[in-house]
This record gives sequence, structure tokens and C-alpha cells, in this order.
Amino acid sequence: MNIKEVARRAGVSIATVSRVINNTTPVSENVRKRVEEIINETGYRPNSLAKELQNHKTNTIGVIISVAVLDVTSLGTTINAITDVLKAKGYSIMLANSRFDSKEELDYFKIFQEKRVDGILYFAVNFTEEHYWFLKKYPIPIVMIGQENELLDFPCVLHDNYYAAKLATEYLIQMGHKKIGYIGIPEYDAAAGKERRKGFEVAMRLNNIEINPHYLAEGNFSIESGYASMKHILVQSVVKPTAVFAATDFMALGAMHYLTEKGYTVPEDMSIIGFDDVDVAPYLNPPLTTIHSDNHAVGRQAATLLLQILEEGGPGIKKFVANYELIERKSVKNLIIDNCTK
Amino acid sequence: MNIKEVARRAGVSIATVSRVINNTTPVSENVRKRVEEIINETGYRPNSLAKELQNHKTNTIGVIISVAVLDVTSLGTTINAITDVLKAKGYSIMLANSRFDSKEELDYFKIFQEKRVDGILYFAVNFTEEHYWFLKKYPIPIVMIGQENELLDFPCVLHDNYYAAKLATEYLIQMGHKKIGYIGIPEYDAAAGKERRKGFEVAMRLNNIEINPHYLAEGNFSIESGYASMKHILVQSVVKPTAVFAATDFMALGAMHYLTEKGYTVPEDMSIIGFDDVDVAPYLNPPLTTIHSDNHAVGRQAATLLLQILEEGGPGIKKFVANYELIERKSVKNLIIDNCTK
DNA sequence: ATTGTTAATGTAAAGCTTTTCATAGACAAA
DNA sequence: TTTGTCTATGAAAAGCTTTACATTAACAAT
Repeated sequence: MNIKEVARRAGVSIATVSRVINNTTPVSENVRKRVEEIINETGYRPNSLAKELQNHKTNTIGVIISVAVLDVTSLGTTINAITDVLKAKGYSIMLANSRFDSKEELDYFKIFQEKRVDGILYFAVNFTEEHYWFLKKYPIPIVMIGQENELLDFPCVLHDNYYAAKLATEYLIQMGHKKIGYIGIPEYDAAAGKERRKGFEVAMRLNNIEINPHYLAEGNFSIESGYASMKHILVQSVVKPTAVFAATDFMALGAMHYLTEKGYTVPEDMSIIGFDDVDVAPYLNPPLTTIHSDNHAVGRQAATLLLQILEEGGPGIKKFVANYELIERKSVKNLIIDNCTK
Repeated sequence: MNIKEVARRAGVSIATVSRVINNTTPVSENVRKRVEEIINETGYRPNSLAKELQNHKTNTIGVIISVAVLDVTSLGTTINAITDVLKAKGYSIMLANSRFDSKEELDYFKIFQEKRVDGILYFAVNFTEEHYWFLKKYPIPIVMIGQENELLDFPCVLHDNYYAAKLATEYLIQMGHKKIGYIGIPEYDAAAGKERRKGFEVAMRLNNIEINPHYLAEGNFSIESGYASMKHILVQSVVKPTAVFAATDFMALGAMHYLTEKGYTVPEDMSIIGFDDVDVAPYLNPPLTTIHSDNHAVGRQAATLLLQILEEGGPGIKKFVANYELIERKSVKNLIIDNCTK
């Protein structure tokens, strides 16, 4: 069943059927009714492929993400916000998950180009030189999420990982901590890895606190890796740190679990601060003090910028940095007050 | 830039270019080389729309899910498994999230039909009569996930919610509990709502234990609703239950949180069992006893069945039920041993 | 020299729409 | 009657590819 067949049955031309479907030009009432009848009877639905081929517009947005096993709920929130905005404007989304595999990621860009998506929302994690050369001449509008790239001037939507991590560290310092550990993410992740670590290091330096290499460990987002990192730190250090900053809440959770397992209590024996403000953070034992970032705003903004490029010829702004705030719960001990009251 | 232009520049016909691209018929070595050169120089990429229009095959699978705000991580696992299987066979996926909105869901089915996806993976939640009439005459292969429908004979991939919930309840009973509460999901959700509740009720009846209506509450998947439900139960009942079965881990978490907040300890004062085996379940305080179901297998099977329909003319099996098991952790107290040792 | 075979390549139709431009008919005005 | 205006409709091109079929050339066999 195609438009031609509908036209034949209704005794009109295909142009007329098209007009009925798309409401482009006025069509006489009885013709419209007859055509609509046929469409209902036959269950005909127009072929988007032909339409999109003709119109050079697919109303489809490609979304490229990079997640491993653990499903980061913040990503879910962001994608929800994205689909909300896009759906309202009639766009569909194609989702591609390149599991941190650079080559695969580039393949998805190629597929999206062949599929002629109108635009791409790109959750960048590991941006390589190859990415640069490839994307430099890529013909489809891209909005980057989670990272920026000065060379390519894609509009970008970011969390302020650096300042937020600095804030978290400073908070620990304000609370009187000096022996502070850090559980990080590898550097290939520019945002959660590099930026957060930098925030930690700068805060320490600015406060003239030396970073003890024995207090450092590296995980991979997972709870287990937080557990292992905490263990690593405790085993390795003679004098224990009084606080540990974990670059993700899940790793913070793993760290806390190791501690309670070994008989330490949080925050009495060790303070923990996380990053992400995961759904369960308020419900942990103790409730986790962490950095909350506005994921919903990130998704909404990214989708909006892309839409502006597509429909208004350009993004309203080149860069959007999401708000963050420190959520004070119960996993950090205030050493100063303690000392005063003693 | 299109195939015609490439052909012109290479001095060959478009048929030859097509042959070079798709490796369908032998092409002389020097022609192949020249064409490939032009393609590389120009950055030409074939237009999938035209190809798909011609071939009646889009290599795209539509996935319809229904999630609210909280991102159920089990869904993420399932989708990961799906994309793994589909990607290996060269399929892309289009993701649509109908937020429990029936009408919206049907709209997505229409869009997917117009986009001519090859098949659909349908996470069914609230299957209405309207769905039935609509899907009855839907021309694209569908595999249902999470629910089955006897009338429409779509292949389906399921968790055995009923038996698993029965098992969880029986476990509580075996542990000596008789005053058992239940925090459920509304009935419109056939799987997490209806089936699990049925499992609970049947287990109770089979063991001649009366269900105390004061021990019953209903949530909506969220942690908060678990918290509120637990409160509801405690406030409402004079004699407290000794154990509560929460139909989802998140609600179990909320319930535990309310209990610890009020000074009860789990499992000493109240046992809690969950359902889902969420990532964080082993790391809660206490680690949550719950039902684990093999989400990865569900995703893998669903994708495989769909692929079989598309490429082998029919699904290998009509119905796949995933394994489940009870994971015993620390949130349920054994009343019997306790009584014996006393 | 003729015919047949094979390999490489080209031509054109088909897949389904949208849209421009042309046409036809109705009606009013001259 | 002729001309003009307006509305509703149709014909056909264009969008880009694949592929069945046709053609050509080279070469071998008769």
C-alpha cells in the first residue's frame, strides 16, 4: 500500500493525496473525505524514507553515549530531558552506545551520516586526535555534552567538574581536614577524570596542603572499584587520612562499604564526600555528602541548542555550564567544631 | 555529493560505483581504485534513505520503553544486552520512551511504522484494549518484553514475576514470619504490579496465613514511595508486622530508611526483602536480601528472537522466561533459629 | 570468418514521496 | 462572447540508490 494505490482507489492523483495528508494546499471537502476514508480503510501510512529523501530532513537526532556496565542514573536523567525537548518538536532519536571504543564511536558517526540524521548530541568522553580530524570535516551539526573542545567550535553543554571538585575539596578543608585522600577516574575521561582531579589538586595546593601519594587511588566508576580503592589507600598508608573525596558517588559508596566492613564508622573515623548525587545518596548509611549537578538542565540545554541550530540557523549560546551545589548530608565530620567543644 | 557525481568524476556509470561500494559484482582493479579514490577525496557517503527505500530494509530496530523519572538500572542492563546483539548484526536502534502514556505509546508505534523499522522490541507495561486492537493489525514484527499476551501471539521474553514473588514470600514464611506486609505497585503494571502481588497472595494463602489489610501499601517504584509506604503500614497497624516484602528494591530501600530513621533496626526489629537486585543492593545497610533476575539474558534473548524473525523467518521459541534466584543477604531475620536458640 | 562464452560495464526502471508548474473549470466582469 | 481571476487538481521531475537486463569487448573454439 502506497500513496499511488490510495490515489487510485480514491480516484484522484497522488498529489491530491499528499495534500490531504500534509494539509499543504486546500482540497475540496468531499475529496478530502474520500481520501481519508481510503486511508483509514487500508491502514495506509506514508513512507518516511521517501519523504525524508525528498525533503532532506529526517527529523531524527543521533545520540552518542559511552557507558560501560553500570548505568549511571545521571545519564538517564539527561537523556530523559533530551527526549522531552526533542519529542515536543517532532524529532525521533537514534541511540548509539560506543563502549569507550574510539573506533566504534567514529563508526557511529559514519552511520549517522549515512542515515542523514539532522543533528547529533555527543556525550564526549575520550576525545582523541583522530576524533579531531574526523569531526573537523563532519557535515552534520553536533552539540557536545560533558566536554568542550576549543579547536572544534561545537556548542557545548558542561558540568563544571573542575570548580565543583575544587569546592568539594575546599569543603573538606574547611571542615578541618588536612589528610585528604582522593579516589579518581583515569585521565582519559576528560571530565570525570582530568577535571575533577585538577579541582582536587588545585584546592589542596591553594591551601598549602601536601598531597600524600599514598592517599591516592584510581577506580572505574563501579562500586567495586571504590571498595578496592579504599582498601588500597588504607593498606598503603601508615597514618590514615581523615577524609576521602571519591570522584563518583558509586565509588564513594564502595569506599564506605569497605570502611564499615572493617569496623570503621563514617564519618567518625573517616569522612567521605562523593560526586554526582545519585538517587540513593540520601538513603545511604550515613547519607552521603556530595556534589549535585543539574543533569536535567544539561539535557534540556543540549537539545535546545541543537534545535536552535537546526531551526534558527545557529545556537543561542556557544557554551552552557550547569549549576552545581554541595549537598551537605552526614558523611563528613566537622573536625573544627569537635576540637572546640572538646 | 551523490553517487551520480562520484560516477561522473570517476568516468564510470553509477552502477559501477554502487558495485564498488557494496562489493556485489566483480569490478576491474583499476576502476575500483579510481572510484575509491574519488570517494575518499570527496568524503562521499551513500544515502541510506535511498538505499533503504529501494531495499525495503532499514536495518533499524525500534525500542519502546516506559520509564518515569527514576532510571531503573535493570532496564539499562537489558538495553545494553539488546544493543550488543543488534549491533553485531549491523542494526541501529531507535529509542522511544512513552512515559506510561498509552496514547503516546501508540503514536510511537505509528512513527516506527512510517520510518519502516524492521522490527520492534516492546517493553510492555500497561497493555490496554486499545493496544490490542491496534497491534492486532500492525504489520511489523514485535517481540514483547516483560509481559505476555495470549491473544496476540507475539514472541515474548519475561521475568517470572509471579513465581519469584511467591518464592520471596515463602522464604519469609520459612524464616518463621507470619505477620508479613507487602508494598506493591499499582495493578496497571501487569508484571511488577499484578504478577508480584499475586505471587505474594498465593504464597500466603497456600500457607494459611491471613493477609492483614493494614500491612498493605502501594508505591510507585520510587524510594520516596517506599518510605511513605512503610510509614503508612507502621502508623496503621497496632501489632506491627515482623517482615515486609517490597515489590522493588528501591521501595525496599525507602522502607529501610524510614525504619532506621524511626530507630528500628533491620532485620532485628523488622525484616525486609526486595525485588530486582539493584546494583547497590549488596552495599546497603544491611545488605538487602532480594530476588535477582537475569536482565542480561532477557535483553539478549529478545534481540535474538527478533533477529530470528527477520532473518530466519520465525522465532526459535515463542516464549522465554528468565532465570531468577533469591539472593540471601542480611535484611531478613530467621525467627525460627532464634526461637530455638533461646 | 563465424559463433559462442565470459567478464566488465552501462541503461533504465523501480522504490515512494513532495512540489513546481500547468491545466481545467467555475464564475465574474467587460 | 471574450477575457480575467481564482480554486482545485493533475502531470512530471527530483531526491538517491539498487539491480535486472542489455551491451560491449575480448578471446576461444569451430
